[in-house]
Amino acid sequence: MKITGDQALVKKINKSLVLDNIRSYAPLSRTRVSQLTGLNKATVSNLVQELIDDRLVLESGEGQSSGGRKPLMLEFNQSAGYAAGVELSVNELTIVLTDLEGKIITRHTEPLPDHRVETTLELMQRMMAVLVAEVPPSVHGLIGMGVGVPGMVDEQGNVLFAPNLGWEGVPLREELEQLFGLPVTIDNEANAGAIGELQFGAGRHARHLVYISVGMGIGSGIIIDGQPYTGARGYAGETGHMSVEANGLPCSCGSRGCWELYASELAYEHTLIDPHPNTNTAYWVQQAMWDEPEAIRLFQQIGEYLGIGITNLVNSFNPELVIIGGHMRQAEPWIAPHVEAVVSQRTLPYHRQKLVVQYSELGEQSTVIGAAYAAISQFLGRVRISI
Amino acid sequence: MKITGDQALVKKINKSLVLDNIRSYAPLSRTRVSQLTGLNKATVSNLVQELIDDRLVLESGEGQSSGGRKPLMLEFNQSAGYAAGVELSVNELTIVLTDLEGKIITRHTEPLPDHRVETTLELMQRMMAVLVAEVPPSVHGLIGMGVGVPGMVDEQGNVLFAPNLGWEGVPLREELEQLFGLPVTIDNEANAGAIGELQFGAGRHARHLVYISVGMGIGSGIIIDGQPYTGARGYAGETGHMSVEANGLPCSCGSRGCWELYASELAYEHTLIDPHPNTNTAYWVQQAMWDEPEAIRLFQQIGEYLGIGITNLVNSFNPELVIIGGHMRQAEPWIAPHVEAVVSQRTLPYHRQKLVVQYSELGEQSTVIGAAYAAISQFLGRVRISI
DNA sequence: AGACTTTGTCTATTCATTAAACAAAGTCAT
DNA sequence: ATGACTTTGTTTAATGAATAGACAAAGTCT
Repeated sequence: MKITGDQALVKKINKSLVLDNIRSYAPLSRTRVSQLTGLNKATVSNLVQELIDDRLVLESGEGQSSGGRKPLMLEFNQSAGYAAGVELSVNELTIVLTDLEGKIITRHTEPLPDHRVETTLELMQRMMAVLVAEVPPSVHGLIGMGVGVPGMVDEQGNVLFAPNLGWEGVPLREELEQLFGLPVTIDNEANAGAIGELQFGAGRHARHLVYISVGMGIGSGIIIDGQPYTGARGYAGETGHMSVEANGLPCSCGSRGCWELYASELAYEHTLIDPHPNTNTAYWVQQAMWDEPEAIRLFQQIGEYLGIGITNLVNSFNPELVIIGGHMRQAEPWIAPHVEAVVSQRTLPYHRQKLVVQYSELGEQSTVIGAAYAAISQFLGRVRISI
Repeated sequence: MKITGDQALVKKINKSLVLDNIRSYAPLSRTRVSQLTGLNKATVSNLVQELIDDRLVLESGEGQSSGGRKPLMLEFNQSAGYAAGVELSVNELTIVLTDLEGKIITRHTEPLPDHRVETTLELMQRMMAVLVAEVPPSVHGLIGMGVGVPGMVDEQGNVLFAPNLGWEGVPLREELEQLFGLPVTIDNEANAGAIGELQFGAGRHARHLVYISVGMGIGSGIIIDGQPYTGARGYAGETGHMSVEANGLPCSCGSRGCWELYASELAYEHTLIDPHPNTNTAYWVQQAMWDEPEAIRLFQQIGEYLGIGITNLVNSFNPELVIIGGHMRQAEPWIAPHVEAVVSQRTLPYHRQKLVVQYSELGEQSTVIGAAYAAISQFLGRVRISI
């Protein structure tokens, strides 16, 4: 799209800047916003007045004086509207309603009968009907819908390829916008998870992070400078198919030695001496709690291979924080020491210096919350400039 | 830095937009610029007048009429100033003088006597003295200096770590700016190479590319959406230490199975059955020309491992183009088929679809030209906005 | 020769930011 | 309690960048 500079752009930039500061540092005064942003007091006053008119900001009363007139404190009005967050996974559909600060109001999960697009859309429609009825009375109502999908997504919200659903080239955003008459954002499941953890979870204080979703495969969401990073043509982070054993196990993708064969739930099938039918992390965690040597050994191997892949990602992206999420997060007590050992032995000293490996704080909710936040972020009209 | 929106920013954005269009599509009329940018004709006229006053744009005469008044054609004045591009490599120092379109005017190379910072700065000073005398008479003269360094660089132009030089924490930009009184930009050698190929080489028509510099090690420069991509804290792409054999050869970095041990000039030491003292690509290319089976086998292995690492990068960054540069580029005839075979077998179908693997067009010059372009780009004050 | 096109400039207007003045409301030492 | 000083937030006038539309200049085409 053609972007040129004009006064509307200036206002958009500054209004977004003011709102961001209020969201981050509330309660605070107009004068403080002026100091934080570098904008003139008069400018801040004008923009704040517009935000108050939009009902996105509230005056919450007077604050402490610091030797002069008492400031009028401003706060973000998190109840001005609500967002829907959807996680479409292989077996089930989860929908949450959140306020504008990503706090979950209600949550519903239902099993997916099959993977056909129509079935999925019908189920969504039924579940959304329930959700819409639950939206509390508010100025803006339901402001949008964010969806996390287990596959590759382009910038137009088309699902390019979702092998576990058997989807290929589904114009999901278009269909959902038509169906619900709402602005819709579509993200890869791992990217949504990364956004969720960045905004409300383990990554709240980080600017550069890699979120690794470890389930029946591995996906990564990458945040650089507070922004979700997607490669060319709108998606990236298919790191599960990074080869860590050049001549290792053959993978369904055509390659060999893919990371996810060794370090995800897929390892349950691939690494046991006696192939074991159970590919459920909960089962193996239970076994590990009972000190079953096979489970301990299994998680050690998974931990080590996670460490190897994490090292590779750290050398490429140099994040300050790596967050491990997905089902495998439940095995933290058994994998963590091995991940830690491998990472601290293998990463380059400069990368290691400030690197922290953590486990998802939002647990199963990272993706739905992140998906909802993508919709919120679009509604609030965030803008960034780089020089 | 605090960035707010004001009229100066608007003007900067639009002026940069106009100049970019003139550089890309010259010769063209003001009206055409207005159509291309979406800016009002009057705005374009004003900005073009300023650019003419700055001597960055010239009126090159009248063009063809299309049924009305003849247009006044505009061109970018590539001789308005000159930039210095420097490549600091392990054995030598290369300096070029380029015009504002990156065309090399003069070029000098001298061996580095040792790796001490002072020695290097002294040599630079001597070589720059020669270069300065060669700058043709022009409005802006020598507008800046860009340097490509074999190591990690932060956003302030500090060389954090350059193992092959033994440098650690050298404030190179600061020292050079003081020494020469010029704006200086510092980039990683591979990033500079990527910029060079993007602007003037094999990547001219690409927006997303990965440039792989294969010499005594591997470094990667990543371009996303036409912009050099650096990770957190200003550097990224240390992909040479990506582990592709989880339990492979031990590497000096502390890890095992690092890509560069198998796919760079380091492979000459590591993969031969009889360790061979010769680590020179030129030597092995000569051997391969004589159909020596050992050389053929060597390049086959290097090609295959290059393909494996490239696959990993493609899965993470999804570029449309991969460019192989550095000394190893000389072995293209012997490695290319193997790279191609592995990449087309291993990459995910969606990534493969539009992916092209090419070899550096600028050859040994990618880095110096890219470094010079970094200085030019800063001089021209390019701005980008994203919404 | 006259109607129509195209290019590029000029003029008046709009609008966002800003500096500075200002009013309102507080603190603090005496 | 009083008066000097501080702090907050609004008002006012000025600045300047983009823009629509008018307009002049220079061309083409029938």
